[in-house]
Amino acid sequence: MMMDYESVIKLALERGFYFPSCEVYADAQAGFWEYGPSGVGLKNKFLELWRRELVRRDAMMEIDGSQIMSESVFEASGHLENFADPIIKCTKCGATFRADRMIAETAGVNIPEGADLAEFDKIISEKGMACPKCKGSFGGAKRFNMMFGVGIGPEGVGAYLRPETCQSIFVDFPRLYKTMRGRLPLGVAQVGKSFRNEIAPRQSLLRLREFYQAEIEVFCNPSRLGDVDRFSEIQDTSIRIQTEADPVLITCGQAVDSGIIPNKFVAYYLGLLAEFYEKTGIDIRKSRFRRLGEKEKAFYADVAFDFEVETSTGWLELVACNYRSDYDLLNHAKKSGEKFEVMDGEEKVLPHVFEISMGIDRSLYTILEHSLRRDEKNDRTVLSLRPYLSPVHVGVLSLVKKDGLKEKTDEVYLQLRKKCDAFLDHSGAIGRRYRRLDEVGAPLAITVDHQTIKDNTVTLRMRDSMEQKRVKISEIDSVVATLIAYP
RNA sequence: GCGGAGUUAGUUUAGCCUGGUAGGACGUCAGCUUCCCAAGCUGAAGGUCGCGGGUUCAAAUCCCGCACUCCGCACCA
Repeated sequence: MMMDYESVIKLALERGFYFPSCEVYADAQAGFWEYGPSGVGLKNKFLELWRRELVRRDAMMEIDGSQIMSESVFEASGHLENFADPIIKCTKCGATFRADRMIAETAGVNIPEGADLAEFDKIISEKGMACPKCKGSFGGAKRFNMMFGVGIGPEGVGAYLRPETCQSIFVDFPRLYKTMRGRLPLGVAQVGKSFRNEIAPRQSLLRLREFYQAEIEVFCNPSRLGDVDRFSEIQDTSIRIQTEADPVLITCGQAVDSGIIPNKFVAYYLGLLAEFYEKTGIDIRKSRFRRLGEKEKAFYADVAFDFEVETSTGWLELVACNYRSDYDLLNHAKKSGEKFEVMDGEEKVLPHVFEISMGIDRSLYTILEHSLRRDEKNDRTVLSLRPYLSPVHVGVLSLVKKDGLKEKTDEVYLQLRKKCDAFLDHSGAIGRRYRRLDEVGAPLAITVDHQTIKDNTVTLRMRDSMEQKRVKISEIDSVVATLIAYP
């Protein structure tokens, strides 16, 4: 049975996955959440899987950039101008509306959202527009930018918390390419925090003001998008793609042949991404790559596929895959005066960029929801995480404390704890301790009993099947290592 | 930001209408039981009753403001 949002958040709060930030204070703001010990364990293991399946598999570089970036970066990127909504506010009831949408709907006039604010005001007064709720009059149009501004140093020089991690990658590209012996196509990856001043953050990890992204920017020669060495690795990988019609399940190879995906280059990365998510334990049958229409795409995107997964809250966008063309490098080159062109063989090119922008928090939520189940037959709640993602790999338990079992258990624990995430527990009924381990997703439990004293064997209990088998203490290390290994 | 519903221990919830010592269940901890799947028994800890103000001799309870959470609208990874 699949669990709902309420069950997931209850588990998160009770078992240390995540909880609200600053919760002891009344002025705690919405949209900020913290990961507890279990959440950090899951997140770290998830990111290790991401590195294995994408970064290392494709021989990408990984960087770690500043979260605060200077104003010029966002002038060049377009965020100062485009990452802001024109809004109008009713002077009487205080209701706020998107100025461009309101004008399009009531006055039938289309003004681009990036237009000068005076244009909005002009139409509003010409058409005599009033608040649809209370008929009050509108104040002047304003721009609400979703970037958090910060002041640097005593003079408070303007800068911003980055609204997406990738700007570091674009800005760093010339140095990385020169010093790290770059060749196209070159993937540069980054994990880090981004910040967006959402108007209405909601649903814990699903819409945050401060959130984690794992982004990959692949720099490529736009004239060689059909020339992908390792395409054969994923050409038979099946993915679900939705365009205007119903989703279709086809292989990456077929998707390119039929033109659903524009080229092998994009198909290759969608294939890698699908293989990665399959290994997170998310139910891949409930996923789709949805090709975005013109109006849905971000302002910098040429072609965009969102990787979406069905959860109890509806379809949830986990990854945005955007073909950003030369938008970013061209603008940073113009603004900075730096050269961003590189040699690809004999050819001098300004690389294009394909981006795989993953929302980590949303991914972790989805993993939890898809992994959590209620086992009515055995009256237990089980978090069936993939073993390699579990915050606790193995619980080490003494069946009873006396007769030297406690001491023996401590020995086994000491033997294991540097090699994996082991959790020692001596107290309470054995069944209760197994249930507790089930809830944090520990795939294995080792129990020291009376027979252990006689023959140096322990029982190894499997979370999902509840089956037990006896294992020699001398073999525990290798048995556990095999069972919790990354695929 | 708007509209609606909420906020009492780690979780879930009673008490609020009708103001007067905040209570249960689960969980946690300790002990007994020496035991392989939330058993039982004994005991304990754990509460700024979301925050601030007002009314009152007295506020979890009545009034006002704010914050947060959830559901819709709009926006997004």
